[in-house]
Parts: sequence; C-alpha cells; structure tokens
Amino acid sequence: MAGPVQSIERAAAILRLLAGGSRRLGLGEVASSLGLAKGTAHGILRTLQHVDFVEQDPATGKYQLGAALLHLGTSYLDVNELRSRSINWADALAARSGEAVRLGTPLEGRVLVIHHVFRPDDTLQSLDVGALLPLHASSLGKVLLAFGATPLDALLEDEPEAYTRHTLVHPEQLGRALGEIRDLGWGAEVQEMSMGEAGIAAPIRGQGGLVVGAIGVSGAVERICDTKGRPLPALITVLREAARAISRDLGAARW
Amino acid sequence: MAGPVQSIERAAAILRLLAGGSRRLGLGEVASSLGLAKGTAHGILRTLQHVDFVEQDPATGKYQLGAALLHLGTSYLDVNELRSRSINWADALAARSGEAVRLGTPLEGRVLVIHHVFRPDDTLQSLDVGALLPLHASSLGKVLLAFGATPLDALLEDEPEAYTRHTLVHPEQLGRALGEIRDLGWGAEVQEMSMGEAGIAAPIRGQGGLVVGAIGVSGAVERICDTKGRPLPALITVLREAARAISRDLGAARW
DNA sequence: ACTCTCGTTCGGTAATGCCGACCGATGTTC
DNA sequence: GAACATCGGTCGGCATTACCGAACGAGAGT
Repeated sequence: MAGPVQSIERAAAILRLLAGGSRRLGLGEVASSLGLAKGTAHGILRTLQHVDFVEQDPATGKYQLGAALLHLGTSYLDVNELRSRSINWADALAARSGEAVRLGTPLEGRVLVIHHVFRPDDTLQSLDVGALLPLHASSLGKVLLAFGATPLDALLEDEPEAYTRHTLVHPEQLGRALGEIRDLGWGAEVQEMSMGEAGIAAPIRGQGGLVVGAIGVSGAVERICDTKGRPLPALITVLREAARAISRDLGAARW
Repeated sequence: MAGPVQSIERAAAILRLLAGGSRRLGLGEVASSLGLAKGTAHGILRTLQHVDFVEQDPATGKYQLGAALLHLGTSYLDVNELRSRSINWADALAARSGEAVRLGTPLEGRVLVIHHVFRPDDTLQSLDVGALLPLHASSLGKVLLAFGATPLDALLEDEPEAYTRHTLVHPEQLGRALGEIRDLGWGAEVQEMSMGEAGIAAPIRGQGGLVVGAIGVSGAVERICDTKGRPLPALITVLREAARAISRDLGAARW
C-alpha cells in the first residue's frame, strides 16, 4: 500500500482536533498541536474554510467546524445500510422494551451512535446520534470489543478511564467480562458509565457473520435490572431477537 | 489570497459527490465525474478511507461516506452559536405556534437546516437537521436571499426548479417577492415546495446586524394561512418575536 | 505608546502527489 | 466455457505542488 496523501491526512487531523476541543481554536493552537508550521496550517485551514468544512470567527480569527460537515454527516446516515435496515426493528424494540434503543458502530477506538430511538413515554431526552461512547464502559462498546468488531489492544495501552466505581479498568476484569459476553451472546453495563444507569446490548452481524455493530437498550438501572443487579431476562430476549432480525436483514446467514 | 491546497479541495469534492448521489459510487465514476485520473482519485479515496471519512464496500469495492463525518457533523452542531442560542427560543416558538420550527443557514446555494423542533402534538415526523432546502422555494431560503445572507445571482444562472405550480421560477417574480420580504421583515412560502404545505420565516441577525440565518414555522397550509392563503398574523407575530429575541442574544444591537 | 501575540503573506525549495499505463480479478456475453 | 469488457488497484517518472520559516501588519493588553 502506497503512501496516503498527507495534506488530506493533516486536514482530517485538524478537523478531528476542532471536533474534540469544544471551543474555537486559534491558528497557533492548531499548528502547535499537530506539529505543523503556522504557514502550513494556515493553508490547510484556508482551504477547509473555502469548502465550508471550517468557519472562522471574523472577530477573533479563531476557527471552528463548518456547516458542510453537518450535511455530510446526515448524508452518511442516509446511505448507511446498518442503520436503514435497523430502524424498524429499533422502533419495535423500543416499543416492546419501553426503553431507549441505540445502535452503535466502532469508530476510532470509541462507539459511534448511529441511531437512537427515545424511550417511548418520556420526551425529555437528548438525541445522541453522532455521539461517541467509550468502548469499555458502554454495553454497545463491550459487545463490539467482545466480538472483535474493534481491536482491544489500543484501549489497553493506557489505563481506561474510570467513570464510576463500577467501571472496569483493569485488563483482567475487562478480559473476563468480554469472555462472558462472547459465551452468552450479549453484554451488559450496570452503572459503569454513570450511576443509576444501565444498558444491555447484542451484536449485529453482516455478510459473512462479521460483527459490524451493536444494538442496545439502556435506561435507569431499576428498570433494566432485577434487585440483584442482573439484567431482566425478558429484556434480553427481545433485544436478542431484534439483533438477530437485523443480522438476518443484513445478510448474515445462520447466526 | 494564495492558492488553496488542491488535494484537499479534491477530497472535499469527492465527499460532496458521495453525499449527492445517494448510492455508492465506484472508483471510475468518481474519477470521471471530477475529471481526475483513476490513480489520483484512488489515492485520495484511500486516504479518506484511512481517516474514516469514506467507507468501502468490501464486496463491490464501491465507496460511500464514512462514519467519522457523522461525528464531525454533530460536533458542528455542538459549537454552532446560532443553534445553541436559538434552541430555547425555538422550543418556545413551537409551543406557542403549535407548529414545527426550523432554523436554517446558507450553505452552497441552499439552506442547511441546523435545528428542528417537531410539531408539539404529532410524533410521526422525520428530523431534517442536516437537510438542504432550496433557496427559492422555502420560506427560510427566501428570507436568506432577501436579506443578503447568500448571493442571488448563482441561483438565477440556471432556471430554478419548479416543485409545484406555485414555485417562483421567473427572476422577476422572485425579485418582487424578495423586495416584499425586505419591506415586511418576514417571508412566506405557500405550497411553493410541496402542495398542502406552507411556511413563514424571519431573519436572524448577528453582530453588526448581518443576517446569519433564519427561523421559520411550517406545516399544513390550512393551519398556517387563512382562507385567502395569507399567513395568520398571530403566527407572524410570535415568529418575529422569536427571531428578534435570538438576534438580541447573538449580539445584534437594535434590530 | 510600546510590545507581545496573533493571523496572514510570501518566495525558494525539494519533496510531494499527480498522471497514465499496466496488473489481476470479477462477472458478463456469446 | 472461453474470450472479453470492466473494474479496482498498483507502480514509476516527472514536474507540479504544497511545505516551510521568516517577515508583515493589525490588535489588544499593559
């Protein structure tokens, strides 16, 4: 494989940088963060601005992401097959389970939420399509890890962040949990990301049986789990049925 | 202004191309559409794939947009000041008007929807944040044109598309309508984009009084307009109040 | 009013990515 | 079933390309 086009790689790095820091960034910050000369960074930013991938605050001169990215992002949703084939099943799962349903796929060592159905009754929820969840502390992420949809080693290079006292941060803990998930065919997360919240998830397979994403329900721990902190069997059943149905739609033969 | 980095411009053109055609595109199609050599297009695509801006169907080898764009798109929403300052006002406007509320900003000769509040009662609506509306056949677009937020001349180069028999396609018609909008301070669209639907919109101004976006309510024509096809004054009032409030929040002094 | 910082410009340089011809696989047609 | 057409991918030579670092000018802070 020959070398990638570096100006494009650099442009992408700048966009990721702007997406990460939630505030506007100055040219100097961008240049030094990526180890580029100011002139170089400026040329790339000027081009990105020209195609509406970044905007510049006319007052301060600082840069932020541009409007064209929003349209590209939603266009991605439109063509994404995993999402389009899942929508009906996700709706049904939300109705049957009474909980919020989310669909995730791996992206850059995290879980990208590509679909989100609100909990049927409640309306005070924020849409987190496009959000990135941690691999080790979300049910979607743990399932993706367990079934090899994304490599585990990158996560273990540096100690995973502990969001609550239940977050699995030790490699052995995490490895055991992932083995269990592989055996059971589904995975759970109970107050590992935020206290009072829990979720369960199951893998979605595409053609050839490869795991390409995960679907999960999540909500308040007392509605997801029994009094012993174990996920309710009824929820697991409907969840796994949905996951299997989507996998079948995607062309996964007999999984 | 020195020359923009063309590999990045080309990469952006490829992404726009992939976003436009809603199906997957082959390498040859991409290369010929942009007048590039296959090798060149492949190098750019390989790089875009490497940064997750593009995905490749392993079976057919065809390309489509990648997952990273979704995250960048939602990150744009997070930092967009126009949107964040409008959310509360848009919610209130939807509640007061009983109709769907949308916020738009110009992008590449269209209107990009950057916020959308569903009509309060109904739930069978699709979120069109990230969608692109035509300038000449949406209330948001007509307002943006009238107040100079986006140039009119590009639109008039080729005959605007006629979506219904009410769509304004002749430059004189459109020019008159825009003049009226400028005088009134708000604009309407009655069955110009799809029969049975209507909308009204008002401009949002940022620092210095420049129009940076528009806010509008839209819905079934019989709820937006009176029996003579004129927008209801009550709706116009609450809409304009919301637009003024947002403008004030954004720092537009006395508009 | 001075200075420090920031975004921006500019020209020389050589590294960069572009081009077009060439592979190998796939699936299509007769 | 075999020849062909088509497609995605690769490779090497060339010159165009974009990178770099220093200099500029505006703006804010002191």
